[in-house]
Amino acid sequence: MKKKKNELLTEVELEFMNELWALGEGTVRDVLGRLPEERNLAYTSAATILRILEQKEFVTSRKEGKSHVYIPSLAKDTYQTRSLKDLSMKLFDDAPASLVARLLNDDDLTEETLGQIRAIVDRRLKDDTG
Amino acid sequence: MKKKKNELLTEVELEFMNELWALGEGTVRDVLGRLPEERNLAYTSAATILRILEQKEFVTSRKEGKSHVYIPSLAKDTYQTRSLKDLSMKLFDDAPASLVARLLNDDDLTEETLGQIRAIVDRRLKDDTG
DNA sequence: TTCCTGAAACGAAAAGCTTAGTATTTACTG
DNA sequence: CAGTAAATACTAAGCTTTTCGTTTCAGGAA
Repeated sequence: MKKKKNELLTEVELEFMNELWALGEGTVRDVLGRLPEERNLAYTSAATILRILEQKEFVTSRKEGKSHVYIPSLAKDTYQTRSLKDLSMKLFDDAPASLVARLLNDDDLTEETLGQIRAIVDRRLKDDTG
Repeated sequence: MKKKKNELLTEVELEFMNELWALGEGTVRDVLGRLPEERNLAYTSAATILRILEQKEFVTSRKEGKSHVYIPSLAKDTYQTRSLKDLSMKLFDDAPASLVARLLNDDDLTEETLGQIRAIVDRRLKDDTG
């Protein structure tokens, strides 16, 4: 067992991974094209970020024509789980239930969202015992 | 409306806020004393972090004897909500239900935790409609 | 081949985070 | 009021992250 390396994305890395997850895969230009107008990021900056993501092994790439096509090597699902675990640990005393409690306390939640959440919980309980 | 300033704590800031939230309030030495043995952080480093937290207005302080006593000016609850909103936005397409879904997918969850979560959801629904 | 274009690689500046050494201040003690 | 122990303030070094300019490279056009 070695050291536990930091497996969390930085702010900008996450921004880029989100686009890649949405695209499935893409070139620098593809990703850049999906960022909001006002983001105004230089092409070279975007290229650097993708290169870093590759270096950190969050994506892989293949050459296609003269461009690189970047592919997430980490599923969004997996990363979601990882992030939740991290947040739960650091801010909720490792108690997922209290995380849910906090989430549900939010007054902005719609009826619909609440309903969905209950359905999800019900389904999970059913699967588990059935 | 100005720019939306970054209201999130850094890694170390959160570490310290957690101790302050647990303590209610405390001096540099109090906080330092709660960190795990192996953390081995210099007194001056701890003092710097608390000073930064004060500067960023996450805590206030009052003088007591020759020490400063630091007091969170942000409730843990509030920060939990803020963090969840941030995570939900950045990683769950602003859909809290999908965050819950992902959380419940985690195989490590115990029966007990699941039960607690359902209870929380039930209670919230009852309060809302009752 | 030579030139041009679009892309990647490299390097490095700018900004923010973490850590800690040194200097200064403060409050008590005799 | 000088001495001292403990706390704060100041400063800066060393990282990491974010950004982008410059250079290099590969492929197609003239």
